[in-house]
Amino acid sequence: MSTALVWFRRDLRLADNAALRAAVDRHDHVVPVFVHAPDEEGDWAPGGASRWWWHHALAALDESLAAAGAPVVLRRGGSLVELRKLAKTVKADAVYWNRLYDPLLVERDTKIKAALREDGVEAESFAGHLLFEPHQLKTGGGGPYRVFTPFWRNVDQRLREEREGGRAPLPTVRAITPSPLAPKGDTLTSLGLLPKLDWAKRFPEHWTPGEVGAQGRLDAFCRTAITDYRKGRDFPAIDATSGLSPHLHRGEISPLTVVARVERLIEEDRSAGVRANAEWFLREVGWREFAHHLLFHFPQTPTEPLYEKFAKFPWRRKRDYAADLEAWQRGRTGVPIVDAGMRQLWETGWMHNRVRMIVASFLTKNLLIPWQEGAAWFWDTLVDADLANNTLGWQWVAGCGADASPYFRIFNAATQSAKFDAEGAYIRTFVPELAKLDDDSIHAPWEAKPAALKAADVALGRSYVEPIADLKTSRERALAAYGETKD
DNA sequence: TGAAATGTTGGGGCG
DNA sequence: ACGCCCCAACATTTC
Repeated sequence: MSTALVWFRRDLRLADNAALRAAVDRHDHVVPVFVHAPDEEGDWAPGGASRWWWHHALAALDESLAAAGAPVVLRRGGSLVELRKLAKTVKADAVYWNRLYDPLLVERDTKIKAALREDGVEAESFAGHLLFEPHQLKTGGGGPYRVFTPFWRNVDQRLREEREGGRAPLPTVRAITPSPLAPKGDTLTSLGLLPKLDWAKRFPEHWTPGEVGAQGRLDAFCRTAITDYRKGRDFPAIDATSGLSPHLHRGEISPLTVVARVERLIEEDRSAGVRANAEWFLREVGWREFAHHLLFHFPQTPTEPLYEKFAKFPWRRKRDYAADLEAWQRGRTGVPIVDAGMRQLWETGWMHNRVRMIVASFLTKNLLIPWQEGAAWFWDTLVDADLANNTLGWQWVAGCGADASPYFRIFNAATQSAKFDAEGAYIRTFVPELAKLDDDSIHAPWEAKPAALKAADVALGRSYVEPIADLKTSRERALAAYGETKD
């Protein structure tokens, strides 16, 4: 009789799970295990909002695994120590897991694989967190891609080829034979993932962590929102995005499953409208892929700009920007679209992508605060915080990363607001003190006529703050700063 | 997956 | 009828 451990990490699913599949197919007994070892991720241990999600996602995973026959054994401590202990307890012959690509985890997993093999335990890792392994995709010159469009052309092409070759998501594991030796694990509560203050109490109105929730999101998105994706995704008051990012981060659904489902949709409904929208959505899955490949090839980028010339960029100093940073974090900048975004983040653990770009441009360019500060705040407050995506996104906005927004591309937050939230519906939702302002005044209340402010019960400096930066002069300051960096 | 400045064009008002 | 100016609307350039 043989036994395998399946070490769950960011692959909290029973569908299209290569490691779990292999364990069930090759061994008599299977013991699922999850080790909570935040120290092993260094500065990038899950933040507050993310831990809330982890708690509920692990509860959901346990429920699904138990229904299939073998509940998950939860442990906290060092991954290798706990895996070794458990392997001994259940007399495991093998440990299987699905690979991750964050620099510290690659290093850790390599050591663990070697150590387990020294113990005489079979250790094997599988692919599944990405569409392709990072080393599989190279430019004509043999190096990693730094530009999205050629990267995506390659990915898109290979997806087609492999699909014709029969590549498809693996079937869901429905029955797992448990080990009679499987111990009881730690309790979920003892992992201490939930926030002490009940800051996340409204998150459940917005999210259903776990594989069932992920599949539900994908289904709902494919039934309705995707038909308006390409245009609708830019408007924060419209519910046109998939909402899959926090699920994808933890592997509650695999990217291949998402791609296969959307490709099926394109085939079933051959109308040009569906195709254009669906293909645009697939590009966004491509950006996720791009971000992960970049992080693998450039492991220093979570803290360092990809392009070295930005190392000496003249950011303001912490003691000078500390108050502005806090105003930004709390949604009290006096720029309505920025404050709406930052408050949506705080209240729901998520922010619409268009608004992420606006608040990030405001922080890095109008306030000249280092992008790493923004990345750190997002890390702690986003339920979809993901090292690869977060790093790419911030370096993109700051102008120092791969395929970045050029340094002179500075969003005018008020113009963006008027363009993408014309009726102010998004602002009114998250900045209620401005709700009564008319559509013309709500994007830049500092320019509104006194009568308009009065009619809406808005008193600048009292009921709503004056803007902490002048959009015109701060833009000029940023242009001058970036000019210094140029070559 | 910008914004602002600058350049060009063409219709209409007007003397 | 004609030239002149204004200025929106659009296009191009620059940051």
